[in-house]
Amino acid sequence: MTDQTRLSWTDVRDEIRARILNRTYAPGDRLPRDEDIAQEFGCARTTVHRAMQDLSQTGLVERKRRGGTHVLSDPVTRATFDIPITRREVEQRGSKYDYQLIRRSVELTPLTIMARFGITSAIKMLRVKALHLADNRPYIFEDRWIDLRSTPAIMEVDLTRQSANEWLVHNKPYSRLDVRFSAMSAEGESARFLEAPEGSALFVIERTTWIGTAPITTVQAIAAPGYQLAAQS
Amino acid sequence: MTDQTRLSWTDVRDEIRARILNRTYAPGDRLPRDEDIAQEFGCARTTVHRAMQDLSQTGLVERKRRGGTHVLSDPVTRATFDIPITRREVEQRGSKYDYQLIRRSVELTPLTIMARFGITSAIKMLRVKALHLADNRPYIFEDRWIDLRSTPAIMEVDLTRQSANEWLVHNKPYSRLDVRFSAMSAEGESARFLEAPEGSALFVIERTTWIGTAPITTVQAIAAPGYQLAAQS
DNA sequence: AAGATTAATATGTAGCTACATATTTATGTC
DNA sequence: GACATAAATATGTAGCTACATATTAATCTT
Repeated sequence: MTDQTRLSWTDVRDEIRARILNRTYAPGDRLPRDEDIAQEFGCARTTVHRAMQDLSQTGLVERKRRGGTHVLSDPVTRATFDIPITRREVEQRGSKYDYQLIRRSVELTPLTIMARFGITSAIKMLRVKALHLADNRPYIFEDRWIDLRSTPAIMEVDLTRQSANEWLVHNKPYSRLDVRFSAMSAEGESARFLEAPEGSALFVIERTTWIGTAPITTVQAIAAPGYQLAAQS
Repeated sequence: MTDQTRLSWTDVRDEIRARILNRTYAPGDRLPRDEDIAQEFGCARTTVHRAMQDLSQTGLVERKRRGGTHVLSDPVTRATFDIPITRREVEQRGSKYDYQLIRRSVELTPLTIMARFGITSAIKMLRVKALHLADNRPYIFEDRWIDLRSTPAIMEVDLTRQSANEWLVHNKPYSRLDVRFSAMSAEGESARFLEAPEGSALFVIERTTWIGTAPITTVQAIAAPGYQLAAQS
């Protein structure tokens, strides 16, 4: 892009990647030292280092001090997913977003919820069930638990007007996150609120957040039939 | 870790993140220039730059030349998932891995497959249906299409002994990847091979790869009931 | 030969400089 | 005032140096 004379670290990365792809450097092989590669390319070691860091993050090579850089023989597929606020997700698809509070109660945490947070004794938390709609049709049904010790302010929020999802994202940053995906059959509440036939397959996103070691919230978000989640390229 | 006198870029990142979390820098705010932050912390601008790059990648701030660094007001949840070779996945759980070829044929691509690859005319591809087992129980049922133009060598592979999944990972690196997750109901083949009750909810991973713009393979991997995918922290 | 110690070495990190690049802001022209 | 042009400015990138750190290889004890 600039002078042909100057290489950028992305150029180096791409060339090394190409060599791995075409087996110049085969799986398991040890790559030349950064310094030698730098000399070959006529660039600084820092540039090669940056390129290598990137390849390492991508999961294509493994680097060890003194041990050198090796091409991984069992590469994993690594994909990144963005899970936006539901409102945003709906609006970005060009649909009208609506939200509806279904229930709000203070309950003792059952074992499944305690397990998600990794706590050993049951405590009272705020439980919120709500429905997100896209173009007046059910989109996501969420069943959420919020720890009142870390997030007492949630009690003052009017959850008929604003989703807990949105309030939390804007007001309660987290330091640790656990995300899981799975599938479940529509039954009972989920079928009813999502207007899905009993037994149809639903996509489930489970998200739990902490601030430090203190639980904030855990939510099971059940998507209406047909929901698909795509990786950010 | 080192002298207390020297800050690492991760320290800077953590402190900036903390300030964002505690609203010292509120959503939408513009952060001080890298140079000013560097001065405040008593470190070099490069160090701040590295920290900022990281926060930018995480999706916490947005950087623009001349425009400065802004705290994003609508943070997305960003999670990374590792999808290993199925053999490895099974073995890592401490289970015995087995594999079984169900069918191997050369067929004309239907519209759904053409759509996945983004091609407009039907061509003949190798179609492979196979079952992965963990401890002698069905684990993943896969329905795969392989483009013989980019990967003719697959015709010589004995797919009764080695899964196409494994052969491809080890022999056919890709340059572009698309991953999607969804849910589907067990029916017909998927129910039969996974020994799942008709209508039970199954987790589906759809993966398509290209080398350059040439299609390599697309696979619909259907997991047995109970499958869960967790983010890499 | 086994185990402990020391040296060698490849990557990791931080600081500095210099310049590139994208945007915004200011200025000039009609 | 509208539009084009020029200056200012914050981030992006590359190169250099110096030193830290982890880990392997070599060496020395016993």
